[in-house]
Amino acid sequence: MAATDKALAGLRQMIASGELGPGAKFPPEPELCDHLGVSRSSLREAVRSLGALGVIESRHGSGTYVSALDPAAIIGRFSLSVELIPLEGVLELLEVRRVLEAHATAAAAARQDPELAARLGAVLDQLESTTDATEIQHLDAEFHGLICAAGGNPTVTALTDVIRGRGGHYRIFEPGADFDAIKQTSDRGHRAILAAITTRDPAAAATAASAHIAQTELWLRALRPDPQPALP
Amino acid sequence: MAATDKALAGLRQMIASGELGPGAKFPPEPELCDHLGVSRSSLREAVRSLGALGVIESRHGSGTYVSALDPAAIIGRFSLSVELIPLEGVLELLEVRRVLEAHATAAAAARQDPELAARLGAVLDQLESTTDATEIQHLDAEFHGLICAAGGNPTVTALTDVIRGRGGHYRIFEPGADFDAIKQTSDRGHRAILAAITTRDPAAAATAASAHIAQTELWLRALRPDPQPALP
DNA sequence: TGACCAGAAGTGGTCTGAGGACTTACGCTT
DNA sequence: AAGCGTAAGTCCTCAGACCACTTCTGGTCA
Repeated sequence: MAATDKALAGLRQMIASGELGPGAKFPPEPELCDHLGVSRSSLREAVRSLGALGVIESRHGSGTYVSALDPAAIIGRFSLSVELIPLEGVLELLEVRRVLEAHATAAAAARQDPELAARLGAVLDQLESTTDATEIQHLDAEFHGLICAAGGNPTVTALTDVIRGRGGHYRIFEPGADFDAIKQTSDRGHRAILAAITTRDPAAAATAASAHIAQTELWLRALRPDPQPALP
Repeated sequence: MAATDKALAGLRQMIASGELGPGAKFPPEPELCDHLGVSRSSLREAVRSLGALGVIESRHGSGTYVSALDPAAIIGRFSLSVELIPLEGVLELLEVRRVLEAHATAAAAARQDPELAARLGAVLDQLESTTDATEIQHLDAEFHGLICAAGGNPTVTALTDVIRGRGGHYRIFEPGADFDAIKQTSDRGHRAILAAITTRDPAAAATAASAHIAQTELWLRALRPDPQPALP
């Protein structure tokens, strides 16, 4: 087995065996090298690998630690790779978002939380009064994010956040001939979702969310050929 | 900005800008070091990071390449981290699987594919005639995997695969007092799913799949306190 | 002419050693 | 008791050397 792979397996084993739980500190690098039988270079490459996956965190001057192993945080690491996926793959991901967000929106509607409806309404008021693409994207993310969070499953929220972030690189709301029509359709979709949440109708909420995201999928398909995504 | 982060950003930018598409080859390491202004160690750590995320592949003696950037393959990389998530987080993930797999199962039922039903029936025949925990797990994965694949979205299949793989580390089917009852309930759940697919009833398929996975969630909850997962 | 094989060039993989940068904790001073 | 400087601990970066694997090239042999 290659040196880096050996180190990788050793580090994972230390976590999986329960020897080191969430937040625990690893021994210093020289000690780990000795324990795993690899050089410092190989060990560090293995640590970087697990760091990229959100399993390990290295803190300069302090030490190397097991992360919280929180599913939402780990899924958040997806954004580093998902942001590089071409449009073709983004459409597959959007189907995932559509299904998950319909579920979360229904769950949010089932809860009796008048404050949520009030906050969503405030966001939509802002959203409907702006034509700035960046602000639209930001407010749209806040609207959907609030709903998903109210759905009660942070993992679902993290997944939909990552996918929404990728889709956001494609600028649907560029000034152009269709801008007004697209904006109006989008605004109506948001109001339909809010109405279902306000009236506590989970089935209607799921349908409205699903339809809204399906509409986004259609707009994205129209954007082919694949434009270049903008990295943050 | 730290050296490794600088290299990481540079590599991602080369992909995001379209300079290097899926499958493209990076310049040799010394050239990249010069271009990015970092040492070879730092560059290699950055390459390992993107390698762990499934964005880059290094082939010994050949070169470093951009991966296919296929969403299913990228999601598959997450098994490395998901396998380390504690039970508490696995339950959140199972809700994701339940929702996605209900969707995929409905899609599979909507398709008119007699061959799928035949293959599923064969798998269930084997599954019902064994009591070996490892074989049960394997056949269960094949059953659900075939259905998800028939659903038509490889990304959904990859996600459910990863989550199912994590859940499989918890041995529900250990020989014990409840073994027979659990096995029978599980078998009945599978038959209900197959029946819905055979009769091409998407709604029934979604319900059956959702109920089946919800049952798994209940069994897992009963397993607390968290047992140690077994790495492959 | 074709297939096969050996060598050379190109490239990533690993190790070692050194010095720098940051965090943390200790002990001193006020 | 609070604040601060110092020292120890730890990770970060660089440089150079050598090894292992892949790929291509050229020659040899059937």
